[in-house]
Amino acid sequence: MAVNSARLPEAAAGRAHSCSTCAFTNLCRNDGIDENVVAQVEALLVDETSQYAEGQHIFREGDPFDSIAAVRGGTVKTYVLDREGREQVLGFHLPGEVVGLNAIHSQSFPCNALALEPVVLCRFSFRRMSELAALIPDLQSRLFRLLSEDIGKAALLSGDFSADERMAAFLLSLSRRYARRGFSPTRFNLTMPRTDIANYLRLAPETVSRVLRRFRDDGITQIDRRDLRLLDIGRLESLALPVLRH
Amino acid sequence: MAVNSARLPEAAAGRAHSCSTCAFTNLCRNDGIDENVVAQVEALLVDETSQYAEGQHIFREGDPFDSIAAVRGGTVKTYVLDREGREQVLGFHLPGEVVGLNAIHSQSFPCNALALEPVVLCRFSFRRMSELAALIPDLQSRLFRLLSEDIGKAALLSGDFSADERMAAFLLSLSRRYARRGFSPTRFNLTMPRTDIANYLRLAPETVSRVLRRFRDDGITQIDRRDLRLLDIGRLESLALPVLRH
DNA sequence: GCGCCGCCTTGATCCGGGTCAAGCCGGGCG
DNA sequence: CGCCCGGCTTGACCCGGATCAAGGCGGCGC
Repeated sequence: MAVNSARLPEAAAGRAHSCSTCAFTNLCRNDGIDENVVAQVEALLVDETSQYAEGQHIFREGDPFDSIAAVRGGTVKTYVLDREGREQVLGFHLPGEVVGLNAIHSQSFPCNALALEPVVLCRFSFRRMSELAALIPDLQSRLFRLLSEDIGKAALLSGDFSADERMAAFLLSLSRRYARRGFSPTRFNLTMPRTDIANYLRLAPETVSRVLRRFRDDGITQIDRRDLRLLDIGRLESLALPVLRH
Repeated sequence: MAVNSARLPEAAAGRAHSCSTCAFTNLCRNDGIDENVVAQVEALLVDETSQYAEGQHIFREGDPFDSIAAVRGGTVKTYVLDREGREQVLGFHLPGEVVGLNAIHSQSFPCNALALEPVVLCRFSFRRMSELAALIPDLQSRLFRLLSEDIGKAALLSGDFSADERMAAFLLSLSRRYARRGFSPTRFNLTMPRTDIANYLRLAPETVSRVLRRFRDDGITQIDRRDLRLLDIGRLESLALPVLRH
């Protein structure tokens, strides 16, 4: 990343910040970029680090948009309520992932975000991020890419896939996302209740239960309450093929 | 939009371009921006204008990404093929809309784009657009917003909505999008075959046919082949409520 | 004008998963 | 220890929409 340090604003010089799972850091990771530069830029961007207890809201639909949040620890659920008050789960955000990108458009959050377990996250001022992006071409293009990446993400929800296909894709998605952040891809916790999984996959909770049982009976997984082991990733992948397409 | 014209590159001085339905023009529209400035910036961005006959491909999955396309006339269908070769329709792009935003991430097109009728479109160099965006803060934020807007768009496909709800939302969406570009919101052509509508809505073609018939019988629409009139927008809106949420 | 072909419609049947209704099981608390 | 409560599982039944199978109909070529 080409950073002309002379052009960087000199604010935030004092603020020390190190956030190894922050989205920004991940944006820059694996590119052989000078770590000092990354840290410096990150210090400019990160507003604050905050914690939330299980069940607390990070933001609510309609809240004014000012910053993007990067999850450092815990799981965040985003959802909307329809006119009858029924919940609709939009997604789960794991450590290292970003929440709130869809708020840029309307300048206010179009959904609610809730901590499913104790959550640590840091907030980026989007205004400051944009200003920096204008100075650092590579940061700009990374932002564009990050936004573009999310456009195609809805594939898991859309499509007329069977319950098995949806569930396989969901478990694989979790596995891959944990792996990317350095966690085990074959053993992790389902940090969300079954009802949320069901809601997210557009299935009935009973169906989720039945599918998970079938996966266990077939030796694809080993599962005890929320403790999950993936025994046969290959089988999961072939099940999820129609959904994930690779 | 604050444009410091002194900072604009002086390329493209000779190229005359006027494209009243181009995405960029629409980005700037309704903001009281000096028309000359818009035209000037547009001239810098627009690479070329090209035409496609019905059935021709605009790009195919895997093609290298270089430019974003704005539809000036006609309808573009985007779709992917799964491993078994079965088509999956991702969306329809009407005049004034943009195709290819989801290619920024991977630098190659993740789907195919096909002209459903004779199509005119113009291509924007995304590289040049980014460069300009760095100079013009408002352009950058408009681009961010455009990308962000698309992230939430998949709602129509996702969700476990009934056939009636999906169809109502689809027709309303077309109506509103045509209206935004100055076409009639109550009478327009379904420029795509029923099979494509069905595929897009994740329904069987037979179901599409039956739902359209029911809408006609109920006096909600008047339809003859592909010529569609919306007689009762209110009823459509209340049907589509769960899908569109406003 | 006639016949073919593609797109669309209509009817009959079937099935995946939703819904309803109980039970299970583990964790927290008195 | 025993009770309660919430999250999860299991079973029985039902329904919306897919699937299968025929036609209808309009446009185009010969």
